[in-house]
Amino acid sequence: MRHRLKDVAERAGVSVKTVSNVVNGYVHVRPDTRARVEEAIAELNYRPNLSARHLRKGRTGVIALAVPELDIPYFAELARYVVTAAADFGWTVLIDQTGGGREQERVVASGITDHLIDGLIFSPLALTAEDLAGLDGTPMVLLGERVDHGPADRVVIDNVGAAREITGHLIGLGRRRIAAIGSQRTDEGASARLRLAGYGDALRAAGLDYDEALVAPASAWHRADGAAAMRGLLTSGVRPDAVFCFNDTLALGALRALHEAGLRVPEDVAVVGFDDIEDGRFSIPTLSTVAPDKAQIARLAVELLANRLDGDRAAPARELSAPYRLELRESTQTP
Amino acid sequence: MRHRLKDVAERAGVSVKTVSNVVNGYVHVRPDTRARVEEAIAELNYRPNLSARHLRKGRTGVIALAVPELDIPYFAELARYVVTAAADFGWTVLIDQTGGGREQERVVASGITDHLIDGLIFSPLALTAEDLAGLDGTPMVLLGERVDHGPADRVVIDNVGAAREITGHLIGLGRRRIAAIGSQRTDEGASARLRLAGYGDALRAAGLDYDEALVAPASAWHRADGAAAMRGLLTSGVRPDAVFCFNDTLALGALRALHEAGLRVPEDVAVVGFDDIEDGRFSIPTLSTVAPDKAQIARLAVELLANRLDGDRAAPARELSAPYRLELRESTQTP
DNA sequence: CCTCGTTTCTACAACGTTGTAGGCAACGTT
DNA sequence: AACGTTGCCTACAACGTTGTAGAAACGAGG
Repeated sequence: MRHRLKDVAERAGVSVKTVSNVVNGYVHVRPDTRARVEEAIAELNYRPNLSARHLRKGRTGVIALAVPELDIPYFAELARYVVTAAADFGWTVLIDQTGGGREQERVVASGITDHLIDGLIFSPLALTAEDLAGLDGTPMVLLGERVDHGPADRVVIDNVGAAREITGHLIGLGRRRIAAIGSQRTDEGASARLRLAGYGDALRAAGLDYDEALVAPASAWHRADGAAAMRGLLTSGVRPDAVFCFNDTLALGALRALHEAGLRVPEDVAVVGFDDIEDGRFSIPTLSTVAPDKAQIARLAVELLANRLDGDRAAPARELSAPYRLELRESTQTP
Repeated sequence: MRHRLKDVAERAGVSVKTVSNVVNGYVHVRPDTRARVEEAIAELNYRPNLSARHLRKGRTGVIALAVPELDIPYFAELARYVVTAAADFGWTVLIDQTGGGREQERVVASGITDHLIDGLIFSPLALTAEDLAGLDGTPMVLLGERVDHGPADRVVIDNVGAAREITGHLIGLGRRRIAAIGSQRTDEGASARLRLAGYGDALRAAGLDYDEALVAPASAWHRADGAAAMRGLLTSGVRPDAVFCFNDTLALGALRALHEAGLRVPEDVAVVGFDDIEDGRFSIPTLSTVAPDKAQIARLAVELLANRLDGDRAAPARELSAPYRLELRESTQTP
């Protein structure tokens, strides 16, 4: 019961191409012809076959967003903004969950979705510049710091500056034993490395020692990892009076661990996160955090992709920076 | 720089169809021919054009999952399970965010994605059975209760039973003034209606009064709505000793409002939610909740879709039920 | 050596769409 | 009256793939 241009054409008594012209808004169609065709389209509930159109035009109107995990709130929120921004360009967004592994990301990047999508917005965790080097295919925009001098357009935020600023805020509150949660040894942790650098900068600027014992690694950045890292810090005897968690889910886990240990936030330990996810506005206590402008990140990424699609595909890669601000809530402020 | 079957065929010195046969795993190909073709494929980094394949075969290997909002944790978690379950069938999942409005949902259902996807898993909020009646198109599986006697396959959970059970748990704790948060007046609130019914059943079964003043509506089911509803209950003077929130985000908002009012959970007020989202395992206190088997919901939905695609499209609609269990945590239990 | 069946491969057409080229009529200009 | 221009429409081919039909090569059985 699905109809084609041909069916509409027969019903309206015109050629297939004329129907195509009406569908595509071609100007030179007589008003009465147009009306007849539109009537036939409505009667048959005709919808163009996107695959056929793509095959002919080379465009699908679909872009993909590839993120490591959808149930990490930051990515879910980002996905929402990307869908919204893409809608302004008439694009549908296919969301792909990579799982974050290098091999899976390679598969996505090298284009399992190839030929179905016009472009890709990609937030890689494990992928390296070499993995991307051999790709001739789909235009791509990268999010985040992972691929340092990759061949593709990028949208980043100033991780070092943001980390320095929020650590500086803790110092300004009079805290002196400031822990960090979320460092990573592997190459995968580009964001971790930059945020750790900013943390170190802020300590140095304030004349504080950088104490290895206060820096807790976290292989993944989930709530459970944050809680485990916090428990580790508490039992190790380093007695922090503040914690900078490298993202909000780590911080929410840390809040939980502090609560279980009977410590008060912020009186005993101040806590800050990074990402400004919805949860942090309702947690107990509410969470101070670095708030990247996610709407702007999404918009910039979509615009970069649009430029790449319409313009020069061989043009040199561009890098745009999105702003952030500090959201100061209860976890650093006594009421 | 993108290659076609023809390029591979020329390089391997065979016909286009033979390459196609190799790509599709056709058996009657001589080993040495196969090897030569595979070598050519590797050298050219050939990837099939999915649009062309779809045009020819009528299948894309892509299904869509349409949910109201991605940054509602329940849907994000569900999306993850659907992606995983679909991978077992070799399907890619396109995730579509409807926004939950009736018109937007109609657009999705009537197939803006038409011709690109083989099937649709749809979690509607506002859509009615009539909206779906006229759809001839893509096979569809519905999630949740909204469309009562729709023409499509469905996966549901026993909302009434689950609500009755968790309310019964509160009664078993000795609570007598049990509030409910999340009721909805509009037709859209099918889940709300069923959960409210289960709540009422449990009260009746225990010989408790159903008190209108203890039932707080919430138009949306976000944290902010839960917090607002809880504040309303507290200022209205009804003094509840327990609250059943119709989902977990409402419950997290309620926890926040109780905290702000200086009430202890669960000592002064016990709180339960519905959905078992990740947040509830780390909130302060951790949240007792109804845990629907999301993995099972996703698997059943994908299987229903697979049956519909491979089997009889005109077969009568089926309805499958997924199990749930109670997750009892701190918000109903003193340590 | 012939016949028959199987294996291996190829030519062709078709999926639904749109770009290109072109035809025909109506119009305005010389 | 002849001409070019414009508006409106159509026929055809092509996008990259695979199903169908069948040709060619090969082996087994008589």
